[in-house]
Amino acid sequence: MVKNVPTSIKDQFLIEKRRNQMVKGAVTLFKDKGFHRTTTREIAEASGFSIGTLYEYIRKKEDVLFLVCDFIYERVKERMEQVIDMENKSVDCLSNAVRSYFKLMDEMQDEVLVMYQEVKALSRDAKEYVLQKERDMVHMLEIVIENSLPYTISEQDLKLVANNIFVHGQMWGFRRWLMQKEFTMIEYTDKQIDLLFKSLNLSSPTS
Amino acid sequence: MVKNVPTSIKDQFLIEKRRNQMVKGAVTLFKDKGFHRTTTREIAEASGFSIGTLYEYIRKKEDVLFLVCDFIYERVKERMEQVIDMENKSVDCLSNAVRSYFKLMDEMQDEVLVMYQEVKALSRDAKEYVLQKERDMVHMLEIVIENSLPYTISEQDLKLVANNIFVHGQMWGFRRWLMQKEFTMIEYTDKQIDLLFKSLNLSSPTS
Amino acid sequence: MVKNVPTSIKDQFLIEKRRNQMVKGAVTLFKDKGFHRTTTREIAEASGFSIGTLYEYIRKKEDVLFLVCDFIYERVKERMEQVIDMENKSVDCLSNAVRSYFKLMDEMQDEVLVMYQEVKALSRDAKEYVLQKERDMVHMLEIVIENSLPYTISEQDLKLVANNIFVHGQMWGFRRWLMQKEFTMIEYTDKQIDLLFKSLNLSSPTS
Amino acid sequence: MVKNVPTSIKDQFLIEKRRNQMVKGAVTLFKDKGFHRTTTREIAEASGFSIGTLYEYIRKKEDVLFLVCDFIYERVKERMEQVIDMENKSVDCLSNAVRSYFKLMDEMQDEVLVMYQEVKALSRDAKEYVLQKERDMVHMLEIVIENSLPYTISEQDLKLVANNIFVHGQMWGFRRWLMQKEFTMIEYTDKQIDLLFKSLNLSSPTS
DNA sequence: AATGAATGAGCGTTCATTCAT
DNA sequence: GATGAATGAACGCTCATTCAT
Repeated sequence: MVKNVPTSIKDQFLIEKRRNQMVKGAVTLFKDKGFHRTTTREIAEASGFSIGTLYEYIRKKEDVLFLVCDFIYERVKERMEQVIDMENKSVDCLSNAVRSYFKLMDEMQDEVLVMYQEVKALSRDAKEYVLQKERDMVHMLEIVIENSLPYTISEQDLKLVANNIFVHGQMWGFRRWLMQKEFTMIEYTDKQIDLLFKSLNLSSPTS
Repeated sequence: MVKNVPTSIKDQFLIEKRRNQMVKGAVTLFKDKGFHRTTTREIAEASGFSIGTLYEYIRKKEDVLFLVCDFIYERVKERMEQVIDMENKSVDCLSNAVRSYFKLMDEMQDEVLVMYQEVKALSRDAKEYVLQKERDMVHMLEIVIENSLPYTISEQDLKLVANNIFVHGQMWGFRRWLMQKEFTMIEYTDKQIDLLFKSLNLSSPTS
Repeated sequence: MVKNVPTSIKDQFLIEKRRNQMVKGAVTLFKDKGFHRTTTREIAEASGFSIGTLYEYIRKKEDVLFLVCDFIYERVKERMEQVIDMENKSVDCLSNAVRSYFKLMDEMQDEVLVMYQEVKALSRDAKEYVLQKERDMVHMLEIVIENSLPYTISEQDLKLVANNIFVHGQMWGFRRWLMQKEFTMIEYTDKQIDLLFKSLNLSSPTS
Repeated sequence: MVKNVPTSIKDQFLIEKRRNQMVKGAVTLFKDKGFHRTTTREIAEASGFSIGTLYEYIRKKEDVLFLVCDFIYERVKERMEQVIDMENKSVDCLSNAVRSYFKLMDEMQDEVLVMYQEVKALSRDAKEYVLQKERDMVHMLEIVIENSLPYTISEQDLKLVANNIFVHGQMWGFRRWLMQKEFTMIEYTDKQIDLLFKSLNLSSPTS
């Protein structure tokens, strides 16, 4: 499942350290100029080492993008796992999960935007790997929904609702020029949860 | 309002014709490799003329992207206008509009995907121009919703619902690897309309 | 001796007319941007006709430069001939000639500058043709000097003095950023004539 | 005062070395075909490295021209400084200075020709910088003249004479097709000094 | 393990010239 | 005679990648 980026460096600790520097530098750059407009020299500089060193830790420029995507997803997933209490089985749990997920999307909107706009530049393999992570995340939402509902929902409906919630979270960041002019984060969240609960025949939560 | 791409050609009819060739050729290319990975020579070749001729009809590579975005939105908008019957004021009207819009998104998913993944490469001005078209489209949905509802809806709710529908339409194309494996177009549409109507306290339409 | 630029047009009068338009347009352009930075399209536009028509009257872009150089020299030579009274044989004649020549260089400094900076771009033949005209002009100065002097001067000295006068005339235009800040045209002329006369053992003219 | 051409290379010694190669290669090329007709690839090849390496040491093609101009002037100035003995205050000093300057112009005629025909292609800033160096050189001549004269000369006359000497030196190279057919370097120098001394009311030197 | 100079394929763009109308 | 759309060789320049140190 894990897709490793080859390197000629032996020291695992160093690899970790250097790649963190790399991702940190690269995200900012990608955010501003996109993957294609960012040069490897810029990445090296932003990472605090030379172009030669950069290539000791990756094989191709694309590897940086992969590392960045992987990093972001890992961060997002990690946060979602913390946030979603799988044990609690009530409708409050659903609204909490949505609320937490939206908050996360708000905090990481730049990173998420970068990732979505650039995944297409990844190779088939890498793309598949990243997409799988996305599937995992949607699946987490599915579980929360299923657990929270007082009735049985069809597999299809479950998937659809989970995906809807998922894109509503992204929408906040992707369409920020529209949404964030009309709503505060709180308003947006409350209203989306309200619509969601009505569509699921649930009584609105006491937020 | 209109943003024209400068050209050194005088024959207006020819400009129209050549630019259509250009857009047609470019969309396919952008679909496959993205804007940045597509070379101007490839665009020229796909358009059926030489690189020199290409540059008689545009100033910069970016102009091609703008032309493509403009073309797509124009097509989408045109179709949406045909499809949405502004006179009819019933809930059927809403479900029809959503149905037609989803169908359109299904038919033009490649084009729409291209547009969304590449607008960011446009200059500030061009981007603003294209984004305005998107706003127009969302606004069309707002009008339909407002007209169809038997009750008064708040401005904010209206905007939110319209945007939700809008992204659900895109979702069908953008997340096709997920959605189109689970649903047929009909299923997807029916289920989304069902959720929508419930969230709006409307009784499900007789589709 | 005459170097004709081939054309496919039969009407001699038209050729004359069009080429005058051409030279007039081109000189301004060359003055501003130099020969290489000026495009044939710009020349055509500045001449008041299309690029197609331009090429009916010349074969290559270089022909325009030749025409321009030819035109300028012709104008300069013409003026010099008017100005130099070959009959009068006194030292006044020399100072008058120098004065007139300097005045001419002042009036045509842009044109002369253009010509000198661009002749090198001409083909060997054309360059030789244009250079011959320059020799003719220096020769005119030689004759005036010889006629004006009350004593016999060696061939070499004659050539040297004539060339000195010639470059002093150019200097006014070529080094204008230096000379024209220090001298008025009158001052410059008076002082140069003064130096010239002293170097020729002539008593200063009563200007 | 110093105008540096940016580079991405860190090793100062290497920069010096490579730029010398560059200037050497470029001068020959510019001599033959002029700046505009010379391609960057030709410059790279003549310099002994690849086009990529060329651009590690400059930013734009124009930088090469600037480097060439700068190099030539530096060389000329250096030589003039060696040659002009500022202490000695006699008329011999003047004739020696002129003699040395002419000799220098003879040796560097190609370089000087290149520079003068191409400075106009420099950007405003670079042109100003190069022109200042020329002013410096004329100023050196002014000082020699002033020191050599047994009488006081007006500021204007001083400037005029210095500029005359300056262009007479250039004339030997610029008008070589005329001058070098009529005179040997010695003859040309002797005769010009003779005319100069007469115009300054000095008795001819015993050269 | 780190450096950075070197490479050259390949890009976007220009423009002199042609030729069908 | 006049037009201007079409062409493509050639330009200046970039940048991912390599490799000797």
